[in-house]
Amino acid sequence: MVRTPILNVATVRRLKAFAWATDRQVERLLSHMRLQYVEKRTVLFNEGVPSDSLYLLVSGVAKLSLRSPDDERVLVSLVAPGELFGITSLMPGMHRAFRSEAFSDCWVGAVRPEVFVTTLLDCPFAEFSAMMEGTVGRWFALLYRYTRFQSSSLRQKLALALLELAQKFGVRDARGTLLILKLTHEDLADLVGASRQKVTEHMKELERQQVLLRDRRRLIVHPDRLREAAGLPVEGK
Amino acid sequence: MVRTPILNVATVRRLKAFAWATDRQVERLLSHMRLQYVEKRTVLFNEGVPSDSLYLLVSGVAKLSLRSPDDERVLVSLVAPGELFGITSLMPGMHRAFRSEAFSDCWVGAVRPEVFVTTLLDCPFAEFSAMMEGTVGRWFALLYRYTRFQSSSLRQKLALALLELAQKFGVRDARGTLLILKLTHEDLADLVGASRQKVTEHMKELERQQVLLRDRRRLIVHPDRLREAAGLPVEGK
DNA sequence: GCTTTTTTGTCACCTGGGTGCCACATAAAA
DNA sequence: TTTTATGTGGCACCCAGGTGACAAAAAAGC
Repeated sequence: MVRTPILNVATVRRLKAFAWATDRQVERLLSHMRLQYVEKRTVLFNEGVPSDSLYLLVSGVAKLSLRSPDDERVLVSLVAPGELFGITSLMPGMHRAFRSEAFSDCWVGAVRPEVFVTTLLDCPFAEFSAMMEGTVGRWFALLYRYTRFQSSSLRQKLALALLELAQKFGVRDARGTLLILKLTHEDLADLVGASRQKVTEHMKELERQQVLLRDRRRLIVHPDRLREAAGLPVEGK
Repeated sequence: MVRTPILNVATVRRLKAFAWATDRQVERLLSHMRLQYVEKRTVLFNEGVPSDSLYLLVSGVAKLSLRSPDDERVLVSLVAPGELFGITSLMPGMHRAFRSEAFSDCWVGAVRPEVFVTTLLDCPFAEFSAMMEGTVGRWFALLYRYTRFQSSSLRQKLALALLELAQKFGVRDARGTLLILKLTHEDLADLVGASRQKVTEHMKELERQQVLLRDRRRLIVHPDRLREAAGLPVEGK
């Protein structure tokens, strides 16, 4: 049988979690934390679902992964005891970016993000949350793109990069989304980590397929067709 | 000549920056922001240097990049007007993760991170900062690893992954750093986005080169030798 | 306009790493 | 112990994408 671990201030200190918090804060936090046993291979949460809890790994190893465009599992990271995970819950309305499952049998503590923030920081959750989104939100988007890059073909990487650019620098236009940037193929190559030549080839091919067109040195992309041409999931799954 | 833009609440709203903040907060923040003109190709900060400012891109396009193990520039991201960048400054003592330079001529606003936090959040900077580090700090490390993966050979990716694991799951041992995890080659392959077979080959090779050894199904790595064998910069640059 | 520099388009050729396959080890289950 | 699953090692073959080279086309200077 499995022995339930004792979760008190001393344990937390040993795990080196919340090192910056006072004993009284940690105590208060723990009183709101529900401890649960998660058996190896059990999924704690899936990517895409709303995130309502923040987790502390007490013992064992957890794993974060995602499913790539061509349906392969990418192992994003292994979580060590003492680490917090599921932090999308700290940003308002954000969905889980990764799937989390137990890599070995685990003990996990769960708290509501509001409790976490108000206990350790004495500041309204809504404000903190908005601040997080405004500052690190985009870093998250980057991480998201890079993890997707793993196990994508050059064509897919290009598509992902162009879609991101369209979102950031695009303006609606009769013919599609116009990028208000002058990008050379070399810039794109640096962005996706490929050679200039291959980028040229793929760009030409995409133009032939009508998923993008060029007005002098400005690109006009057609997001939906681009997604389709690269075999990426279409908006809204 | 270059016309200095007017930076007031209306401008900020148009840029959709700090959407969550009140007019009075934005005003206060702006009074502490120094606006500067940055000419195309000028480096604003370099990776590795201490980070003491937070930036708001007012106009133009900025670029974040890093230098890969084999000395190539990886373009990590392009920053659009209205975006904040240089957020390593929000975490205590953290150095710049990327180089930032002007991709086109830019107007950039700079604030001290303490001012930013205390103005927009009414909470001591030190506490906020510690909180950030404890929560999103590791996400940053992940982003760091993934950006490095771009333009690394499989060998280097493996080395990077093993080094990260050693840091997270390693305990000192007479023979090196022992990973307290049972990892199969397939797990490693998923982690670096490679095939199981090639991982096996490289692991064998690394064992031959004495940079790692195996005690049953547990790995013992020698971080320094591993870095060297993979041609990665050695600790402390 | 004309000249110089930068970008684009297309080759032919090479190589790292993917795929499939099979034998052997090691663990777990019976 | 034997059986059955799971992990490791090694090989032959193939392909996406890297490299180098060069000409055509656009931009940028003048």
